[in-house]
Amino acid sequence: MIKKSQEGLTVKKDEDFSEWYSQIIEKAKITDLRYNVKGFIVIRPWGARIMEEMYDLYEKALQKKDHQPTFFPAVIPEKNFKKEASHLKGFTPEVFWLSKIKGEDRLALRPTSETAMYQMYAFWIRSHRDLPLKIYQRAQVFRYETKATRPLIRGREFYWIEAHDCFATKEEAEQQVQEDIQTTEEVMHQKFGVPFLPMKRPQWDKFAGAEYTVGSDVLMPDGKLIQQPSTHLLGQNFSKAFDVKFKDENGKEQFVWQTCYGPAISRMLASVISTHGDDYGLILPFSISPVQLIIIPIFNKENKEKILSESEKIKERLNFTGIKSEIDASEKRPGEKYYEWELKGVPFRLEIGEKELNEKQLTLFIRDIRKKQKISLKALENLKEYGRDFDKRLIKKADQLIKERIIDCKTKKELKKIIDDKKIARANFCSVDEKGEICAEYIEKEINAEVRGTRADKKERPKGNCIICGKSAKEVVYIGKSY
RNA sequence: GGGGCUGUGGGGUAGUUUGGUAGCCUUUCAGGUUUGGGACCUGACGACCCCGGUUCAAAUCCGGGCAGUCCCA
Repeated sequence: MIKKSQEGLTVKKDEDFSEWYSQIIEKAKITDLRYNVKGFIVIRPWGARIMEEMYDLYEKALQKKDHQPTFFPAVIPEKNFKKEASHLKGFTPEVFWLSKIKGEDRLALRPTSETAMYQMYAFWIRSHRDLPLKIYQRAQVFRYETKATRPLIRGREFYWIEAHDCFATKEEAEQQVQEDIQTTEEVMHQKFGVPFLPMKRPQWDKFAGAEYTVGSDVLMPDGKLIQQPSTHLLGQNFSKAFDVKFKDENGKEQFVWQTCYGPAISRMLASVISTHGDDYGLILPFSISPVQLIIIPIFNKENKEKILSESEKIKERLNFTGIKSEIDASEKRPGEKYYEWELKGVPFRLEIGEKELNEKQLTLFIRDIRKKQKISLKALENLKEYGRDFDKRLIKKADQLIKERIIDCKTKKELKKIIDDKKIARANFCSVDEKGEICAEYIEKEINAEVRGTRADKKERPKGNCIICGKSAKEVVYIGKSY
């Protein structure tokens, strides 16, 4: 008896992902795309509340690993921006310049904040006792994207966190890169339910100004990969450019070793939506849903007051135990509320009406499996356990999906087929430094896919020869299409 | 970077071929009756993306711009 209405989704996720995505972000009231400036969007309360939850978990995780919060200006003087040559070269095409300020240098609207932060680091760091320095900020950054923009996925403004750390030794800096990968695992995978492949990028694909880059590749339902948090070993490139020095235990001056890490919250929201959503709408992990349980009172004129006050009691009790619950007491009919909250992805729904009061059993609807069950008031207080199970199911499903999409291959022909089937190929490859670039270009041109890199979290040893040139392989790489 | 498609009340659309009256569904708002999977009645608000051109007359034709969307590199 489901009446198709314009309020629901009119396409299936599997059949037309692009259209599904466009519809869901609008209909679940995540975004409003009517701002009419290319690459800039409005994020509505429901989207913003989810992002707040995500920010909160991320910042807590960073703080737990000894990072301190800061806020830096959004503008960067041109002369700062120019200090590190390869950074300048890499980012210049994407910078929005502010040039209307008379008698002053041109200002860059930050595309990322290395060149804003590191001049201050030069003031702050003097001694080995000042190290390590681990700092982050939550910020909006601006990049003049030339590629097609897509809401939350690629915009000219996006919302992220950037952590910028300094160490006395390269070893510590390299450890930090591993810690960042671990943070991505703890937060994006375990809390947001979004699995990823930590990819050490080939040399030709590293961050502008870095020694090397590790990007977290996440699978989209259309088979393409999207880069989520990346972490970079900056080495001493920036500390030399910005004169960030310290005196070591022996009184000798040295440049610091640096890393930076950038989880983009708005883009992660896109992955959360894409990974978990279904044909009925969003499915939000319990750990980040702004409303974890929505109470739907079912009343008529006679019992309205009684049902509402009973709902209120339950809400108070749940909120006291740390469960985020709300009551939808609007005048809409229950059915309409069901559709609406399912579209918005709330994990649990509690129905409470005359029937429930009489039976002393409440009705709990579980969003991902779309099943109703009876639950006692007492059991309801264990909702956090239900929530953990809920998230486990989401993670398991997402893990399964990415796992079965990675296929080993030995020949160009196999590679082509894997890519055409919208999967990810794992193959032997000659080299991920400059020597391998010709083979990578071949893959881009002939196979229409990218060499994403090698595993950064474990060593995979190649057995055999490069899938393209046939020379002895030094690496095992992952190849896929990407956003 | 290249190309295609699209732009009509808040949302979805008809009308564009053949220039002349902006129609429908939905949302929103007000009131009333309702309330266990997208209720109903009555009434109201609300639109031709922008700039220029052709014409007596442009949503419609032409040019440019902006925006959205898809495909390819």
